[in-house]
Amino acid sequence: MLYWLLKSEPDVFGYPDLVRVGVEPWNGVRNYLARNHLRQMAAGDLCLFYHSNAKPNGVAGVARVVRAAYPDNLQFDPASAYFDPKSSSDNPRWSMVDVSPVAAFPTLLTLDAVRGLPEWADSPLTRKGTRLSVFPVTAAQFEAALAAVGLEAIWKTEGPTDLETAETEAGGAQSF
DNA sequence: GCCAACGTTGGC
DNA sequence: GCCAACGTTGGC
Repeated sequence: MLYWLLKSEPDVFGYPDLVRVGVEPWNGVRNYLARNHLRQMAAGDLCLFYHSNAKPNGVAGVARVVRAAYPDNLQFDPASAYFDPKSSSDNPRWSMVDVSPVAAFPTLLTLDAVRGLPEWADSPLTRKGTRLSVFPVTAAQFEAALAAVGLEAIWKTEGPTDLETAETEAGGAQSF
């Protein structure tokens, strides 16, 4: 199982939107490195859902990859801002995965707070000038992020696949 | 294949 | 709104 971070602007699509829709195709990624990361994802992988261009910025929750990479639908839609005339259906240039909500963080883990975690000293998130929107995080980084918002006990005792159950027992998803 | 110009991301 | 950083484009 691998761990990832997904950036999204909450004004466009935030964690509460993911909770509302249940399953979301993560389309519109138009950066090759980010795309390659999408292609490395497997169903079951967990993602930190990060709010960028927000006030404040930070990790809002955990999502799960529920479908591995398949062709991004928007690349074939001329009406879409993500249309790519150079892409073809026999050789699609861009990929997307499907993600679902797992657990909202009880409080937003702000970018400042992430910077305070030693595990996150070296990451595209905390490195100046990095704009990558999809990248891997280490298990230690993932665990540290959960621990910082009080979900470490869940992590340690239940394991990642039981976060959903623990969330339900804790009283349902929070919103920001 | 180089690199200048341009557009975009994203923190502040 | 500013601007640093970076990816992409396109002329040569």
